[in-house]
Amino acid sequence: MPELIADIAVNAPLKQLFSYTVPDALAGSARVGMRVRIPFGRRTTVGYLLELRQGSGEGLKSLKELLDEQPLLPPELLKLLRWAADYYLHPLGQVIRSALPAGLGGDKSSLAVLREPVYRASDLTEQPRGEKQRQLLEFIRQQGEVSLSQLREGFPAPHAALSRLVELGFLLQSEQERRRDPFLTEPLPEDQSLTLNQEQATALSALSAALEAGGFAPFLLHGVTGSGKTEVYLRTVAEALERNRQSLVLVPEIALTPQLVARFRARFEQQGVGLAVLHSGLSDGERFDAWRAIVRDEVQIVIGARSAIFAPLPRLGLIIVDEEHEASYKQGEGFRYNARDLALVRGQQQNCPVLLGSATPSFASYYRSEQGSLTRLQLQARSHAGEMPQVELIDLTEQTPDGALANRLIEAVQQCLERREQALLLLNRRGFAPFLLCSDCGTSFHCPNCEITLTFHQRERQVRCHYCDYHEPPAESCPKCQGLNITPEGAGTERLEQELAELFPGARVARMDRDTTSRKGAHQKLVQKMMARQIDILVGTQMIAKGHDFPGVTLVGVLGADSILNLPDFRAAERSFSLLTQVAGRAGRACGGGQVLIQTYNPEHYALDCAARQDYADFYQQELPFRQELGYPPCGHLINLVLAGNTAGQVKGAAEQLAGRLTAAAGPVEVLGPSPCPLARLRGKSRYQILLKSLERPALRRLLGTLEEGRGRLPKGVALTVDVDPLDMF
DNA sequence: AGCACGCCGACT
DNA sequence: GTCGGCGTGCTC
Repeated sequence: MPELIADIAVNAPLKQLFSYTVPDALAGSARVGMRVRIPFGRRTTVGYLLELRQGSGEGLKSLKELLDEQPLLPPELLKLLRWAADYYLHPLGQVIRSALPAGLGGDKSSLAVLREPVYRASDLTEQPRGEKQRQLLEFIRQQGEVSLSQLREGFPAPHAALSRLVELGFLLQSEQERRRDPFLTEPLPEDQSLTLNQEQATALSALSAALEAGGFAPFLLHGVTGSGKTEVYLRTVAEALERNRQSLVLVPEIALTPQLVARFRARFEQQGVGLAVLHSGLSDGERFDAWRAIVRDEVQIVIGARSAIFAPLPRLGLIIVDEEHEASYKQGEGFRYNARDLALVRGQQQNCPVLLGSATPSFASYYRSEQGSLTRLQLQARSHAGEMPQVELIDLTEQTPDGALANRLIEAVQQCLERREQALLLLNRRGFAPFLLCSDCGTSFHCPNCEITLTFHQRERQVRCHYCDYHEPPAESCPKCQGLNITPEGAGTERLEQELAELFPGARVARMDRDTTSRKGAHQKLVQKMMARQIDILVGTQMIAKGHDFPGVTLVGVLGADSILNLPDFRAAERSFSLLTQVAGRAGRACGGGQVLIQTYNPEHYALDCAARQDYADFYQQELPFRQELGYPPCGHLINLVLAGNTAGQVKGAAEQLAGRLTAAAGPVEVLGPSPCPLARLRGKSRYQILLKSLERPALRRLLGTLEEGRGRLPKGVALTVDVDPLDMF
């Protein structure tokens, strides 16, 4: 006898779906995309209903409960999640869990839905007696329908008057679900609509045509800093709205892009367009409410970081990925997806344009635009500023500076201060000094869990591991020779800040890095002080290169250029070029060209040379042969397998065995390694990696099929992580 | 991932 | 004689 069967993905690291019978009482309301409670083994857990069908329920358990009244996962989103689970070789249940807002995927029961009273004026036209009642009623009559929380903003303690008005029949009270919205109380910024220049107009018309045509259309918007990409985004979103389609806007990190969020709010919120901003600062409740509002089609525009690619927009008509080159679009652990790549997949699945924007496009995206699979739109002109800055490389091989700053840079800072302008100094290393050294015997201090030196932080009197956050007070004497001459070697932002304070006693120096911005609002505060010219010299890590325009900055200095260039990673040149170009763009936005000085031991390197000339096309041409010859992305494809376990020997053995099996079945895939990971020990685990490289992606997938079969043969205590399209091999 | 079953060392 | 170590096997 056929019954209703539900196929369910379980929130566990298991690839297959599990089938349950649906009890008659639930059969009418069960829908694909709901969360359900199921008995699983000897426990009860949460699963995601993915399929409903008729069949034999023999030997199946039955599901216990539906956790949602409406599906939380619309069909289009499930399609994307299934694709992603397959592509990234990750269990579907866990993929879904990481797509859902925090607190929803887990075993906890669903979050409470907040309800609140709403008031509407009745047909009665006369006036009530009390003055307060009259004011309230007048307000509500003007507004139409008003919720209690809205009333509270204008009227303190409205409760007594309201109940009286309801009692007298002036008001009708009902209930509505309330969305916890963190922006409700924030002031709306002012919109400044700008006229488009020729390039912007051309870009917009291409996008507009794609929206009109209505199919998948991928674009790369390559616009130099200050060329007005955001205005193009805003206009394109407006065009999507006109066609009754929703937009999804991805940004690298909400906290670093308040300006973009503000401009979207200013442009659209006033027109009553529903806007949801998903960011890490939301409470579980706020996140849950935003998700539900999106599912129910109450939101037209979603702005969010990486995970917003999974926002359940049912009428999606446009996806924008701002600063598409940013590494933060790639999730670094667990389900290792890349939101930028998924944006293209989602655009394909939902037949809509996808716009990738950047001043320094990723090599991969630029390559695709050269190949023709992305349509490139170029914005060359700075729309609201004068000229490009003058960039100069300071050759450190000619003269090694005593401190962190070369003389040439010290002079430039001095002149900048005399002109009463602001300077920005980039040093991509936080802390006081990257390591402490015993100058008697040469001992340095390492993290007990990871194989790296501990960074000395002077302000907090700690040495700290920047990978696992292990920390301890710095040793007074050397543990090896008992010597007392322990000296900090090298310079981080903290030391640079101090050195600048000594060099320029009158100057106001501030530092912006993860240590000074970890408290809520601290980042914003530094930005504001910078804007208000209360800071003369701002020192910081790459954080200062992103997101913000400081109009008063006319000098940018770069100190750690070589440390990125020398990373053992085939993308080192790309990263350096990108960061330097961005930070150079921070100089002289207001009036007149600014000045950029880059200290380096590799002045002849093409990444630095091209960055100095702000010449993307030339960088691309010089980088291309390396990628082609070695088959590195985007010319070839990579999958990185990382094995981690407690003892090095055990992990190494397992890695060798696995590599052997893979090599035997390799076909057109190169099996590289196993080799110890660049960080051979991390968080107390020994790590080995096997890099799979191929010009043909299907061959890689096939090879990993073989691996699936033999996965059980890994020795216990050794865990395997699969990283498809790895961004860094650490 | 949980959770239980299962077969070997130090305790009342 | 048991309590419990975590190895391994399964979950519709």
